[in-house]
Amino acid sequence: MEDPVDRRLAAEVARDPRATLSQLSARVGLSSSAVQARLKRLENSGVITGYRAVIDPEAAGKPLSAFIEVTPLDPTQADEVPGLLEHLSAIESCYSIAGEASYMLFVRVAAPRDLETLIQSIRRAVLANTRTTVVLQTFYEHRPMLEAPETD
Amino acid sequence: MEDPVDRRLAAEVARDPRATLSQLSARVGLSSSAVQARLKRLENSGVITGYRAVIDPEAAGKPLSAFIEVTPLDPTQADEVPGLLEHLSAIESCYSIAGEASYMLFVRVAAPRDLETLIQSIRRAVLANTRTTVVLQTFYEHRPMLEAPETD
DNA sequence: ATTGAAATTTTCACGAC
DNA sequence: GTCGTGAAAATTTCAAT
Repeated sequence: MEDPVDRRLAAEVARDPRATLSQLSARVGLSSSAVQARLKRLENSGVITGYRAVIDPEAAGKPLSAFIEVTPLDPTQADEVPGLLEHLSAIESCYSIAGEASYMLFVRVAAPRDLETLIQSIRRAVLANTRTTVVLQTFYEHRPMLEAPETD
Repeated sequence: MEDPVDRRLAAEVARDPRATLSQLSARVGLSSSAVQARLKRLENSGVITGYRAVIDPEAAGKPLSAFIEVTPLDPTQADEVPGLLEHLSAIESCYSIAGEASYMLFVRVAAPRDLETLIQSIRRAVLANTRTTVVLQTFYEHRPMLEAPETD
């Protein structure tokens, strides 16, 4: 994505994916059709991988979030961890990391008891040690990756 | 959000926020107007806090991500940390946490050198110790919080 | 990339439950 | 208060340039 118009368009859509083509076309200075074609290109080429509404975790009944570091006891099994955990819907994100632990998970649950249950599920699924860090407060999340364009 | 229709609608919108009212109305079994009214209510009541397009980090020129734990040297300053760091656009999320460190940041940068620069910016802005955990691979991210409705 | 016309969707006022 | 209907306005789509 070297084209500056594509970057601008991606930034606009990242912040406001529900904007109409007309609105986007006004913001990037192209016709609706041109915007439509570029958007489709960005989607098909994998630059835009999806769209999400951001839901308030409390309203969704998941007020408790945490980071869980996972270290498999058997290094042989290490590569399969993400697949083995994928079915646990409380897991929002899964990364492999450099450091003492092998994986970092970000999870959301309803209550402390569900966190315990989740950790047990994880340890059972992958035979691993875990280290959990509970989130006390979320100050900001999901901030857009692309720079905000200047408000001309 | 106790109403099951609202939960269903929120789940649908969370997964596909660009769906038309007509499409949503078909999925939840209400008229477009009813869906429109419920959506507005979900937005105004803070259940839906925003919309995002998910951009491929590599395409956006930010292939390197990391977790940064921040521990202010001066506990007095601790409450102001999120505000003091908010201007750093590389920071995607900021949480206060239970554990040794006070805050957990999730950041995205273009290259190792930018990570170093960012850490310096953070330490200068808040006078804190930092502990950085580099992400080696992202297996999944941003998975929707709300259960997928059954495909009837 | 733009234009313009047809098809679809959104919006909104009104009535029914 | 919530939901459905219908007509006007806005938007999307697509072929032609």
